[in-house]
Amino acid sequence: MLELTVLGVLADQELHGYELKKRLTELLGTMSSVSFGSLYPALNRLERTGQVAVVEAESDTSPIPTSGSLTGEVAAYRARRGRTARGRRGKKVYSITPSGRARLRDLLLDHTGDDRSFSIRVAFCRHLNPQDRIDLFQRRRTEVAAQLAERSASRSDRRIDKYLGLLREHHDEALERDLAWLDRLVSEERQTQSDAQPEHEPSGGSRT
Amino acid sequence: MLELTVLGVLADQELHGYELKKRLTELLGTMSSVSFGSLYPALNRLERTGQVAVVEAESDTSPIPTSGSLTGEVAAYRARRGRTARGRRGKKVYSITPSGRARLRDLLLDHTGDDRSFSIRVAFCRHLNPQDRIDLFQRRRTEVAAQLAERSASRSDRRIDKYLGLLREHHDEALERDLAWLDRLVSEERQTQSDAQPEHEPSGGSRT
DNA sequence: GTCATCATGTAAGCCGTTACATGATTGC
DNA sequence: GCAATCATGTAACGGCTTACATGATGAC
Repeated sequence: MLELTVLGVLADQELHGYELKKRLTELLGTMSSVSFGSLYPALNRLERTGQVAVVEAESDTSPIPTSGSLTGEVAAYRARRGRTARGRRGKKVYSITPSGRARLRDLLLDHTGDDRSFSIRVAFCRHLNPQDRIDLFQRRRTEVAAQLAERSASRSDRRIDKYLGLLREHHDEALERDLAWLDRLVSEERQTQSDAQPEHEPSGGSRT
Repeated sequence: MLELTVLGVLADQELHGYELKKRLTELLGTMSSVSFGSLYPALNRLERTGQVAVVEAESDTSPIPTSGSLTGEVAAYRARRGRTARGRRGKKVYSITPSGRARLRDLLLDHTGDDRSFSIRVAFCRHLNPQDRIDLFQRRRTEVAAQLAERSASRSDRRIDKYLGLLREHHDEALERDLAWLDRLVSEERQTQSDAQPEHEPSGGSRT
């Protein structure tokens, strides 16, 4: 989870730990929350395993333009490596590596965890291609639908307390709205996809 | 959290660990989930600290009638203590003690933790008196309202990604509905209260 | 008698937290 | 120079999980 959020943020911009935490709070607010005590060890772990790399702070904090070119980025973070400043405990600015991006994709697609982790996945799902995104949404949809089914199955087998009843009712409503929301996400995604390539025919045929 | 759910379930009926887990799943489903690996140690901990006591299985599994009388219960679980069956590793049926009920109240009122823990509190809030219940709901209301305020404050300070935007929108709607639900809970609770004692006057006055 | 289920427990590990320690930078 | 804040890290601990070990009970 931590790993996912860190990679998700670093996929957009290079940051050092302290900034990263601020950005994270600003982005996800109550949904996430990380403490330094877990963030810094996580960054070191990610560095050891080659998913992020320490780069030199470029004095200007221009956010890296999110250009699609991966190969360009490889060159970029390699180029900046040559020791410039920050001996003795300066800021450590981290940049995601190609291997980190691959890992991010895996984490976004890996479908374990609760509703919180799904929210975080959605927050960073722009780093997925459209089809993977649809898969993410639809697998969640299946899960939520299953939960709803299970609940209506176990309903009224034992008459329950008033407050528990109200709670379930409220919770069921929330699940149903989640379902509708997921459907909307999927259909919008499909719309976008068919807008991009409106051809129904395979790519052969006439070339007018 | 575990402690709360265990005490909450045992406040209604005496159960042994295995049954307790089943009941918990049936009651809270996806909201809770406990594993034996944490449940049994928790029960032992609660027993050591006097919040639950091991009683003898009464052969019939009649659910303890939730009579209001605490003193009656004290006598009841004391009476059953004399060793009856279950030497060598039989079932250990647990009963909540008065001290456990006090602890349950504290845990229900203690207001740390996330939305999940609030749900669990609601699930067991029948063990609170009406005023404590209103306090529980209202403190949560304040929290949720604060979250909403904070979010609308940080809105549009930086133009955000489409999916993050949709996520926030959905999440905000959920928070607003939580708010409305909490308001409903509070007002219904107040209604119940005023139905019970419809007198606006202090208890002196005429005795018709 | 053996298999499934009921029933209790321990050990190792994961993933996060809080509390603490330390050092660098900036404003006054 | 000194406080506030920025910035990185370690240590101890908490609460839960999974995997494992063990034993009792009942069905066939």
